[in-house]
Amino acid sequence: MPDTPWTPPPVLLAVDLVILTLRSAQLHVLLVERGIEPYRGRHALPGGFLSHADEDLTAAARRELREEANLDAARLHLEQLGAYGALGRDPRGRVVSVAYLAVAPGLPEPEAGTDAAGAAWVPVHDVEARHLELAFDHRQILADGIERARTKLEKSSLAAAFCGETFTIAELQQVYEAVWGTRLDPRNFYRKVRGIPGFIVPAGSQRRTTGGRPAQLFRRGPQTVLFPPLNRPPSQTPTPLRTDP
Amino acid sequence: MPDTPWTPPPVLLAVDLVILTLRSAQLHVLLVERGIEPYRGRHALPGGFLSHADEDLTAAARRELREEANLDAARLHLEQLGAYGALGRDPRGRVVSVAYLAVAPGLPEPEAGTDAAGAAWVPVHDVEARHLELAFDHRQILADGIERARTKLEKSSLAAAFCGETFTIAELQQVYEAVWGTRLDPRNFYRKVRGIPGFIVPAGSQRRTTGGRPAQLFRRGPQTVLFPPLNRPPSQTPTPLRTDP
DNA sequence: CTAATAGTGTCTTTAAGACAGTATAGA
DNA sequence: TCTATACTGTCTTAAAGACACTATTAG
Repeated sequence: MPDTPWTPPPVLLAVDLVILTLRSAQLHVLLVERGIEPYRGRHALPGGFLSHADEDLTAAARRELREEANLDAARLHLEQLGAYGALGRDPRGRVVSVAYLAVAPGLPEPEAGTDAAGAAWVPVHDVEARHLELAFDHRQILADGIERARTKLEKSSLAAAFCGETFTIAELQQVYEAVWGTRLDPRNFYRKVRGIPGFIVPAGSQRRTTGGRPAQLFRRGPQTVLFPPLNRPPSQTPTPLRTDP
Repeated sequence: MPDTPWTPPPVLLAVDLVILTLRSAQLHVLLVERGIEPYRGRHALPGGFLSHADEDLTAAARRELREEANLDAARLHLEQLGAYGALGRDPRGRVVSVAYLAVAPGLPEPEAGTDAAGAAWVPVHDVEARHLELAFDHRQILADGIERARTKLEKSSLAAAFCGETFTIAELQQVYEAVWGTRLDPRNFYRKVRGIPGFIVPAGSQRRTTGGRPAQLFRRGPQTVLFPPLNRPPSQTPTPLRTDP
């Protein structure tokens, strides 16, 4: 080794967001249409570079959420998915992106922000069935985000993050059915969910209008770890062994 | 916004490794003693900066493994834990580190590499019980790595990565007991493990010398996803809801 | 023989799934 | 009344755990 002090190479750091929500019982993801090169006109996950070297990663995620999708991140659940740093993933150079998963209750159509030509909720099925190609490696990031949500529904209270302040058990069931892509027995689901201590608590004796008997309303309970867990039915494809991420 | 084209701020990128192994039925982690500031003399996870801007993240992880611990990464299972980028985590400036989990079969004492004053296997209990303080946020990274290993034992064939090419069922049970910190019934464990299709396959009709009846040897099967899963007993603390990582 | 570990059979308990039946609203 | 949804009870089946028992080696 020579005497010249070696300095590590700088790298560009970005954040990307997988923002999931439920719209008419279907799982949707928030996508923006890119207004600039590369991939101009292509759909992509909201995201962008760190604004300055001292910006926190989660702060950057919340800022992009606001700038590109006009969403207030205060109410959203945010969770890191991992770092995506494959060599050819961005034609502009060496860019490493830290991806976050966000889960939002049903929300109105987003407005386009400043950096993006447009923002819209897209059914995840349209991306999975390749009806829609995404920019960069965002298809992979989205797949990882969905898979994370699927497994987290089992043992955490993440499902309640898809719902509003109060919700019925039937609405909660719709979350599980949409994210897992399965059908569940409402009667067994009801008993199971009510038997998990601290998951949901009755919210007054209010009700809600539907076709039949009004349902009780609930809100999130204090417990974030579900026990016993809500196991998803087999024949799905859980966590294989991959090195990245 | 002015006309001056804005360029994103560069950031220093590092990799850190949580390398777990089993030594005399105890879970150990590979630590190095830092030879330079900051945290000189303190124990830390192996890791370091990207060597050049075009180095792959996993390549950097394998390189550090070789340089700092003289370990050949070819046989090791490697899996990304996430990105650690909190603002004050490195006094040298803005450093974002991508952490990896590696799992190795029982290995001889490592030799010190070039960058580190020394490398040694340390029982994870010594770190958890705060008998040993680590540099940077490595205590948190280690905790996340252990938790990842714990949950991955349930539904993936990760446990076999702790074992050599061939192993007995009793050895495999020791992995689960050490990582989970529980005791398991050998007879139920035997039946359970053999009932998971593709997890382990008999390796010839060989044997091994112990105090009693020789055991059959097995090797890894083709299946990486375990079904039915090996659920760890309750009273542990699984996946809570955290935003980072 | 005894000691020690490998592997099997079987019972009990517990959770999951199927599904009939009751309750409470609107029209 | 009928319809639709909310909620309850019960049976069947499958998995988890406890543990007695047999098998095969070393000494």
